[in-house]
Amino acid sequence: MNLHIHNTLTNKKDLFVPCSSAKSINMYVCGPTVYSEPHIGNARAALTGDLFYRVLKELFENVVYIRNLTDVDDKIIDQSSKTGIPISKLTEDVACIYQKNMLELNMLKPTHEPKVTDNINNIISTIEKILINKSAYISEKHVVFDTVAFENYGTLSKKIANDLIDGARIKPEAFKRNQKDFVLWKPSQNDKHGWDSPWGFGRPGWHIECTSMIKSIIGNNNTLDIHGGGNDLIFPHHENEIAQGSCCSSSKYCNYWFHNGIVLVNKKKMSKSLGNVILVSDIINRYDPSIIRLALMSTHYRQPLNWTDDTINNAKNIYEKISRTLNNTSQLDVTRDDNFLELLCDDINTPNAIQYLIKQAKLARDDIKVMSKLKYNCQLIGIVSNRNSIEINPNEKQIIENLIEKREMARKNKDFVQADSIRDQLTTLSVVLEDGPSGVTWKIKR
RNA sequence: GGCUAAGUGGCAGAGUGGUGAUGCAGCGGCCUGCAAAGCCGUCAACGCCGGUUCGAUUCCGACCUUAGCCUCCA
Repeated sequence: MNLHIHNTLTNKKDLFVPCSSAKSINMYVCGPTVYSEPHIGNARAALTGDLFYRVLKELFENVVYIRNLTDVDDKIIDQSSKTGIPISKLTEDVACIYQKNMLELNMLKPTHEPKVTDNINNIISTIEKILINKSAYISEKHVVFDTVAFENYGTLSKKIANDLIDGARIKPEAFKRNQKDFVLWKPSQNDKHGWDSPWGFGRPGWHIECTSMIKSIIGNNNTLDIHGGGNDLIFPHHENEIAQGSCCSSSKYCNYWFHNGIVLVNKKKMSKSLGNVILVSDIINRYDPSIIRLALMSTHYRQPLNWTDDTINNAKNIYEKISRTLNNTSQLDVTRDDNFLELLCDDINTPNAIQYLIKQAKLARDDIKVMSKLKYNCQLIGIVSNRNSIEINPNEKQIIENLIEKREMARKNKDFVQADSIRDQLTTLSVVLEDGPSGVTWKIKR
């Protein structure tokens, strides 16, 4: 089976061919800068990477998936000085929440989760390679990448050098030869955090860490198969990565680039200034992780996703249908379903995949073979059925069951007035009843 | 201003050169003491204007609108 990826480099859907003929492939997805709690935008980016990883694992024997944590950045310094929380505590706390949130959302653990602070030496040696290659210069204690030295600058973002200069709303910085040049290493004041380097006490610029961590894991002269991230990273971040990565190594930097669309809230980009940021930790308390995954998958990853109440309610209904079908199938063996996998191999077309699952859920009710495929498919995209997993304390459970028993008595006696009144009472406790042919079943519906 | 996406029924959202998915909501029915769930049926859309074509929502061009990027951002 062939995987097609919409490649930002070529701007079309390309057949994925691994760069080595071996069965091993590698993928890097830009993780978060750990300065504030993860929001659903972070979750969407991680989910896109997660889905690629899950599909790749179906197709290749050995998939190396790298998702970094950026714990050195000016935003972190700002946040630390604003809140008074020391940098190391801030980054450790946020990184910890991020990892916890991602696990809760049923994201597979990446093969590597490198941190910038663990890679300062690698970063310094990458910068040295770029300097040796004469693709960077030193100016006022900064090491600056010389974009003129890299003739392919702008190929990813399809930006022409002149456009960038025209749109110069960037405040000019005297130490740069060209304003589109970017910093690889910058000086730190002694009181700020930094590291000793051949260019003095300082810290890495924004873009170099990804390149350096990738190269340290896959090998400096190897090509990355796939690189992903949010589409707001295309320029300048990924453009700059390509420039650096091409000038510190003899090989092509990366073959396939995918970019997920951003999450909009009320049709606006989430931002702190608009106050419309939705944190993962908030929604995870209110909805089953599978529902959140389905909500994020309801739109194809490349499209912008407008997050509304309907988005999550829709996902809730779909999940309800599927998990109801899969109820009591914990003993059932799973069967791989190539038809489903094929939909995902078409550039991770999750809306089509979800449509397929809904249809399959209907058919599965009276076909055990279809059921075992459905189960496989749900596991594949990380939708687990854990109906009735909502914790109820034993007292509450006893009360509910007593009421149900009382109602059953009333029904047997054809006292429907009382039966209905008890049902109303249960409704206020969020209990939903279903009078099936084999008796009453109930569940908590939040 | 430049660049990149996108505009589909009440809402959300795929897809396609020729009977326009799917889910929610609505409507009708079966089932039920009544519900719930399930099942069956049903209503309803392709921004605007040209062009290509036997035929376009699908291809091409202009226009309008929206979002994002060009400055930190997943």
